[in-house]
This record gives sequence, C-alpha cells and structure tokens, in this order.
Amino acid sequence: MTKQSKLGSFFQTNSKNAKSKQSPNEKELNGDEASPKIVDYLQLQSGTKGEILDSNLSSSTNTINVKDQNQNISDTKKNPMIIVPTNQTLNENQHKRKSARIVESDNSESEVEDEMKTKKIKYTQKESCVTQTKSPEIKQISISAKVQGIKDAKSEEKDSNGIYYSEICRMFEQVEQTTKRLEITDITAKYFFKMMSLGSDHLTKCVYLCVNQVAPEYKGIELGVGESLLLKAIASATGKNMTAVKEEVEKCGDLGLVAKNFRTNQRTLFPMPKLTINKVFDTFYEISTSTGASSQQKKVQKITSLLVSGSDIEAKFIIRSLEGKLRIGFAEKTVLTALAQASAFYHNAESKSNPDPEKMNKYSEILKHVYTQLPNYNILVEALFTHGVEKLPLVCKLVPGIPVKPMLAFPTKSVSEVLNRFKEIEFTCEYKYDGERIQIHKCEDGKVVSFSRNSENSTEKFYDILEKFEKFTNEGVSTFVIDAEVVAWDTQSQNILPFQVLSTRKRKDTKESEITVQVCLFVFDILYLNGESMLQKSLNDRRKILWESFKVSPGEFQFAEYKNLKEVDDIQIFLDQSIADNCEGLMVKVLNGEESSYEPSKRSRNWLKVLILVACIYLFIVKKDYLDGVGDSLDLVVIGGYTGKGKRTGVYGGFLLAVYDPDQEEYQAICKIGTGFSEANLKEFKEMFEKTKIEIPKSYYSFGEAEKPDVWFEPTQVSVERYI
DNA sequence: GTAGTCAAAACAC
DNA sequence: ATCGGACGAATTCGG
DNA sequence: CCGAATTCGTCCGATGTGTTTTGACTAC
Repeated sequence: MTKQSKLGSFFQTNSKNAKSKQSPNEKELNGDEASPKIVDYLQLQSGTKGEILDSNLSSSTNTINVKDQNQNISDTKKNPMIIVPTNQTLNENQHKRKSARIVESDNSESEVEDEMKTKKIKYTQKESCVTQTKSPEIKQISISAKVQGIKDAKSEEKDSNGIYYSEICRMFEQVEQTTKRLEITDITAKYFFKMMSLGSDHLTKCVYLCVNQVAPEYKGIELGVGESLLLKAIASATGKNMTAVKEEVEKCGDLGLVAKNFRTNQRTLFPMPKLTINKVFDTFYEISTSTGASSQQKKVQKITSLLVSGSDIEAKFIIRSLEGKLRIGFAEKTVLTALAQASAFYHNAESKSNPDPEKMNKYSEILKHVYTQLPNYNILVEALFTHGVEKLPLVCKLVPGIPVKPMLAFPTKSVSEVLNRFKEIEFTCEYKYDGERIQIHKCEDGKVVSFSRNSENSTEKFYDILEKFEKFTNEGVSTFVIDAEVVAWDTQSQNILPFQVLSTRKRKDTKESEITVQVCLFVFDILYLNGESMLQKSLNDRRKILWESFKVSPGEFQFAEYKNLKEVDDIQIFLDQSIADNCEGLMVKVLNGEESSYEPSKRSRNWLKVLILVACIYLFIVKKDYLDGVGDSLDLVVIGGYTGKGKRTGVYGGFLLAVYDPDQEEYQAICKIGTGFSEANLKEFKEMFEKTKIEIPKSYYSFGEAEKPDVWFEPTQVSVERYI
C-alpha cells in the first residue's frame, strides 16, 4: 500500500464514522501523541493529479494560496511553496492618475431611473399614478389598489416624504429573529406588499435597501465606504474616541451592533426629524456619487448625520447597509422571492392568507429568472407594477448592453467524481482557462461592451481587444452576447500567461501606449444573437452557432479548446494536457437536451469544473511517519489569531501561519487561513490558543504590518479533532 | 502647490 | 475564490 | 404503504491572496 492511499483510506474511514466513536485507525494514531504538545501536521500537497483526491478529502481540507510576492509566477503551479520575504514593492504608476467616471449611455432604461438620478424626487400620490404607462386595464387595477393602499398607509407611520425608515428596520429585526427561510420570505413579502401601495419609487428604494445597493451593479456606482470610514462616523456620531469604538468592535464582532450600543442612552437636545426611506436611500446615493478632494470627510459627515437622526436600531442597520451586508439571513434570492410573492398578492392573484405554494414557487422562479437576465431593480419593479409577475418574461428580456448573470460551475476534485455524476449523460470537456470571466455584448447601436463575472462593466479595461471585434465577427451578425474567458497572452511565445499577469492590467484610464499585457479571448458560449436569445438552446447547438458566427484570430480571439470524451483515461489525458497548456483544469458540461441550456447565475451540476489542487493544508492528528515523503510538505505553526466577526464573534475568525526559517532563525509569517473549519473546530481552537496567548510577538517572528494579528500566540503546532 | 507615500476600498480569483 | 451550516424538498429506509 | 431517517440542492455568511484605484497625508 502506498503512503498516499493510506492517507486516503484514513480520511475515508473517518468520514464515514459520523458522530460515532473513533475508528480504530484514528485511535491508534491518537494514542501515540499523548505529549502535552499535540503533534500536528500541515501538509502542502501540490500538483497531485487525481489519485489522492479521489478519496473523500473534500470535507477535511483547508485550501490556501501561498504568497508569491516574488512574482515567480510561472513556477507557482508546480512549486507553490516558494517562500519569500514580504517586501512591498512600490507601484511606479501610482502617481499617474486622474479621476474619471465611466459614463454610460442610458438608452434602454426607464424614465423612473432617470428620475431617480435627479435624487430629489419626492413621493406624491399624483406622481405615483402618473408613472403608470401601458396597458389601460392593468393601470386601472393598479391605481385603485393604490388608492386603497394609501388609505391604509395613513394609519402607518408616514409623512409627506414617505414612509419612515424605522419600519423597514422593524422588518429587518423580525427577519433577524429567525433562521427559517420560509418565515423570512413571508415577513419580507408582507412588508413589500405594504410598500407597493406607495408606488414603485418607494418599493424600488425599499428593495435596494434590502439588497444593499443604490443602483444596478453594472452602473459601477460604489459607496466608497469601508470599515475605516464607518468607524470614524460612529466615533463622531456617538462622541466616543476611536480606541473605545475599536474595543467594542472586538467585543461585538459587528460594527452595526457597536453603533447601536453606543447610540443607546444618547439623547439629542432637539428632537430630530424621523428618518424616512427616501432620506436614507437618497443619502446613500449621495455618498456613492461624491468623489474628489475631501469627499471622504463629506461621506463621514453624511453618515454621522444619519446616525444622529436615527434611533439605535436604525443606526445598526444604517451601518450594516453601508458595510454592504445586512447579515440577517436574507440576500438577493430571498428578496426576489419575497418580491414575487408581494406582487402576487398585489395583483390579487393569490390571497394573502392562503397562498398556493406551488404557484408562489412558480412566481418566484419567474422573477429570479427574469432578474438574472435583466439585473436592474428599477426596471423590474416598475414592470412588476404594470404587468404583474406572470407577464414579466414577455416584457423584461435579455438585452445587449445589460449583463446577464453568468452561469457557474460546480467544483469537483477528480475525474471519477465527474463520471459518477454524468453516468449515462452525453457531455463535453473544455479547457478551463486561467483568466477572468468576461461577457461581451454587441448592442443595437453597434457598440461593443463587456462585463465581468460580477456584472461590473469592464469595457474600459479591455477596450483594446473589444475594438477589434469587427475582425472577429462574420457577416450577418448584428447583435450578440457571448461568454468567454480573457487571459493574458504572451505574443512572443504564443502562450497563455497566468492570472497574476492579467491582473496587473490597468482598469481605468487605459491608454494604448501603456498597455503592457496583451490579452486573448477564449470564447465558449453564446447567449444571444441577432435579437434572439440562445439560452434555451442546447450547448451543442449554441456551440455550433458560436463557431458559425465568429472567426478565430490567433492570439486575440479563439474558441475554448474542447473534446467530447467518454472514457476516464481520455479525460485524464485531456486534463493533464490542459495543465500542460497553462490552464486551470477542465470544465465538463452536459452537451445535449434540456439540461444543457444556459442557466444564468446558477451554479449548476450541469457544469462541473475539475481543478488541480494547488496547495492544501490537512490538519489532523497523525503520526508523522505516515506522511513522511508524501509529496512536498511543510511544517507550519500558528503564531496569531484574528478576532472573528459576525457569527464567529467570540472565537478566532482566522489564524496567521508561519514557517521556520533556519537561516534567519525566525518564524516567518507565510499566510492566513480562515475557512475549512467547523464550528466545533473554531471553539476548540479558541480554548486551545487561550493558553498560549502572549501579549507581544516574539522577537523571532517576522511579519508584515498588514497581516498583524489581533492576538499573538506561542509558536504552536496545531491539531484538529475531526468532527465529520 | 507638487510629488511621493500610504492606507482604504473595490474587484478579480 | 473556498467552505460549513441551516433549511426545505426529495428520496430512501424500515417496520 | 406510511412515517422516519437520510441525502441533496440552495442560499447565506464566514474567511483567503493579490492587484489597481483613489483620497489623505507629508515633505519639500
């Protein structure tokens, strides 16, 4: 038996033994390590191609990326363990900058959105009715429902500026109380229903507040507010000094709670006007759009004034919103589901007390589906009012110029796992290129634009390649949306360069003369062609259409390498080949039939990615000889910890690992680790490291200022009980 | 004021 | 990016 | 055959490295 397979069986045995007693194997291993210093083992396994990965390792590995500050990139894949001193290199381009904002043409969007841009829209009953445009029949229903709603709303908290912010906070609080998804959806849906009676403007703003946005993602409007500014704002709003605030943050693990706690017992001399949804949303928008000198100061002022005007609860959610995470258990998907339900109530399609779950499900699916193709709440909410959920897909369709949420792949760790999932199904294997996902649109007006994986506009970053699209498109292709990976390309050797090279490309203010990194597109899918959506077609058909519509231009525009394979061995060979060609591994996709359609934003099992493990840390109790000589390995120690945030309050959220450098006789910080731990692990670590806590770092610790942990430890080798 | 440096934020993975 | 936890739905198990 | 147990899929929120952008600050 090889050592590798021993390792595999070790894991396999244990992972089957859920909650039960220790397996004999583990017991034996445990017993040998009775010394107070528990032996641990951290193994870095590199470049393993399959064998070891077949054996149920997934639940017990912690993946890390080892720092590679020497830019010794080409070696990274094969030898990830290059340890170099941490020295900051100065970016020589840092002084060359200008403030420029991406200006987009807004031709395809509704008036409402333009109105919102003026920021000063105030809700009036008249306006809300005027916004109704099409379909007289529905219009009437809407208006009458609205009038009804307005009557109701009078009894609610509301002034001429709209509904109070405190009400949405109460909803948030309710949601926070429970973890039940159905309940959360219900609470949110009822709230949205209530807001619908106040018009689409209001509802839109409520929705945005729920998902922590101020505008669609592709508009590139960012808050420009992070933890640091929030700390300042909290300090200034509550009159505490920064150290007090920071201490409280460590204790609470949540900035919002800090704001709330400090806000309590604080009274202003004069009663402030109560915050409204409009006021809060508009302020967020103003914060997002302010740039330039002393803009940060202005932002802090605005946040401060919001905090002062709001109650303690309101302060909590204002801060969390600005942090970009409400952390109350709902996010985009749940909000969409709730919105669909609210709309169903609103159009009297479903009775509120006794909704048909199946229908509700259907509505929610519709709305989610529409959103993935048109991720713009302004348009969506407006259309929901006018047309209702059921007709939504007819009105809101994929449009070039607005990004589609890209389809994602399910991660797997071996070829056998892939075959297991795709037993009788026809599938295809594609190279997975080591680059950046890019969605390229050619709009009606002939402009070519691109979007990143997260629907950010990346046109400026890749304008050089986008300009050449005339060359790549065949005749008769007017509009399209294609899905591709953009990679750094070495024009000399005609080779693919690693991701790290690509990431050094400028994102803004790109000038032709300054482009140092050339890129090549590897296109693998088409979502839209000449006014027609391709999403429903099978992958086989889409691929055929793709190849017919574009032409290859080596080093600029190529199709992703693919093979339709069936045998394990063939796939393994193809996988190895992909690695040899500087790729990350393979994408395996269903080729034909319904399951092969393009499902935006889904991490579907119909697309699998097979990755090569770069580095893996296995933490467990084991005799060392078991692993001696297995691959490249490295002994690491934990030298510090970071206080956990949110649900990791009270335990360490992450740890700083170091490696012993015999030359310098010091422990050199090498990386941080923060995922892969179960809650039990974290609890155990907390207790364990409590004993080895030290006030100041040892003189023989070497680390960068940025990675300075909150708490220092003795150099401790770790062990992890496995609770699988 | 300008140039250089730093720290925070935003985004890729 | 990766990962673990909580739900809820789907599926299998066991009497 | 039905209820209980188990597995599967989805969503959410913890956390990682490394890069550019940009406002703030500092030294002249």
